[in-house]
Amino acid sequence: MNDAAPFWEQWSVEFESGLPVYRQIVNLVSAAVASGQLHPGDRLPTIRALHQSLGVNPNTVAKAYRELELKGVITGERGNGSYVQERPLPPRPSAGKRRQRLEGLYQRLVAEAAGCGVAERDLLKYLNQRISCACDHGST
Amino acid sequence: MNDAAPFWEQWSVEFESGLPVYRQIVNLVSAAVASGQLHPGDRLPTIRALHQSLGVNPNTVAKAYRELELKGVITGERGNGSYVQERPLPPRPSAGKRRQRLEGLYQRLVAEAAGCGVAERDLLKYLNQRISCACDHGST
Amino acid sequence: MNDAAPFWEQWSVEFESGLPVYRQIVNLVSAAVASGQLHPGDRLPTIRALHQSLGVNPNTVAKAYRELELKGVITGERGNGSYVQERPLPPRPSAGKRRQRLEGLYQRLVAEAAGCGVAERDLLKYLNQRISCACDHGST
Amino acid sequence: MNDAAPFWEQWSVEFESGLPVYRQIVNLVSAAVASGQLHPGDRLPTIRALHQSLGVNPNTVAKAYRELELKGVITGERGNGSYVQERPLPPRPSAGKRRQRLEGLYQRLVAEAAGCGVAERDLLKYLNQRISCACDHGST
DNA sequence: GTGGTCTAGACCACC
DNA sequence: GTGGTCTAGACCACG
Repeated sequence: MNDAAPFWEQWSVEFESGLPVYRQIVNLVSAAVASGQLHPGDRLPTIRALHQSLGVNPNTVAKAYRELELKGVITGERGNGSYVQERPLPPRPSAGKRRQRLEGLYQRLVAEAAGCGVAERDLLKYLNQRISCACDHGST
Repeated sequence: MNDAAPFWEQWSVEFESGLPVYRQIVNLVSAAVASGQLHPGDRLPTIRALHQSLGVNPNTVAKAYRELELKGVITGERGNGSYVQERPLPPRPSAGKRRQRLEGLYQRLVAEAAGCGVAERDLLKYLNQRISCACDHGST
Repeated sequence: MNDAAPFWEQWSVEFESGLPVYRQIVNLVSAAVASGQLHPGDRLPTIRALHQSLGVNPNTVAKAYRELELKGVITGERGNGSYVQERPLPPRPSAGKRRQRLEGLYQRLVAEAAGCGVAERDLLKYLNQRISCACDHGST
Repeated sequence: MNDAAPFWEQWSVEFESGLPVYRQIVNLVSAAVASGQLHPGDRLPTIRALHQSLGVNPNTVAKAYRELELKGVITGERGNGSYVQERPLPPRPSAGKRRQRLEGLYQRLVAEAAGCGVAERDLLKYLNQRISCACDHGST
């Protein structure tokens, strides 16, 4: 029952992706918060822990955490770790904005897939199956 | 009725995205080739044209084109424009590789969505509907 | 007796030769790798070091290194230098291709020699002696 | 007995080599003169003829001829073709100079071979065989 | 300090 | 006009 390995040890960053590593970390944390893996008040992995787990320089993790603080997602207590904010995320954007962002994200997704040799067709097939999974398990 | 504006004038790059602009361009072209918007032998927009259309420095576009040339997607003819290669894309990667890349892309997608305030739930809903569309029209 | 000066400080580029400087650098590095002066995992001269040593713009060196990276010869680590790839070179081209390239190279060699006043006769004499040397010492 | 195909129809330029096409042409002509394929007073192929034979724009050939005129290798008679100069080449450089140039050429040759995947070992083997040929036939 | 990206602007080779 | 090379100089991500 004791999952000794905390969920964030599954995290990984891709050095080749072009996305700055620190932004990948920001995204990972944001996603964990948004998806409910991390709740308001939860303690984040230490900078040192993430640094080891991701194989990334501590400074890089620190930069990511600083950025997250600026965005109001987490709050750092000096010498005591970082915690998810109580009101962690800005209110869900309006349906219109969401739609627009999703469009953009999807376009980029298709483009990036193509960039590394994966056709939109394969992408859709994969997503479809992914969605079925999600429905079966309930949202994660 | 004749939309004089060539399709690539719809292209745009996001400066905030963290992805290097030249890589976004590489992805855009790759996607256009993979999706059949550009066929082998077709002429690409000139470097200068894209530079104007995207509002980036010509050198940046040139860098993207050079990268595409080395990847074997396009071929630049001096004084004559750039063209899609006859054998435009390297063979489809193996199913394993594809799977792995798709996993990575999906993780990044979720993370980026979270990063700009869109929950995975909304994402899935959007993708689902997107997929239905694709099925209706036949894959593009 | 310890020659403090690293071997690559012997490198030089010819601005008059017509061959783009960055391609000359690509060739120099490729040759060093192929000849065993540089081994897989070895660190390359930093971009800035080569830029000083060769007297060319750092960007030019960076371009050469990028090209080498795409060719799979080296790998650049951000903030950490550039290194020779573990599997440094693509498999030796087929005998046919090699032959063809050698033909081309030889033709150009003769032509360039003529271009600067050296007859093929002298060239052959020189090469002959050069080859004898190589045989004596064993191939390098 | 009538070799309908003049020797210069064997000539070819490599667009990928990086060497400007017009300089390749200069070198080809220089080599032909130096090797005795073209003698003082001989008529050169027309610009138009070379343009067709090489698949190169006439202007490019013209530029090469202009360059050759400046170097004193040929002389253009307006409307009447171009001819090899009477005293076509500057006196053979001193042994020292020759040696130095040959060194340089050889280094570049090795580097370029490496650049396109051919090891020095293969290069030497090829040259060796090439030299034997030349000895058999007498110099060309 | 190391590699990477981008800009601005110049000049060249080729059509 | 089109692609290609080079420079100078700025800023960023990473260690």
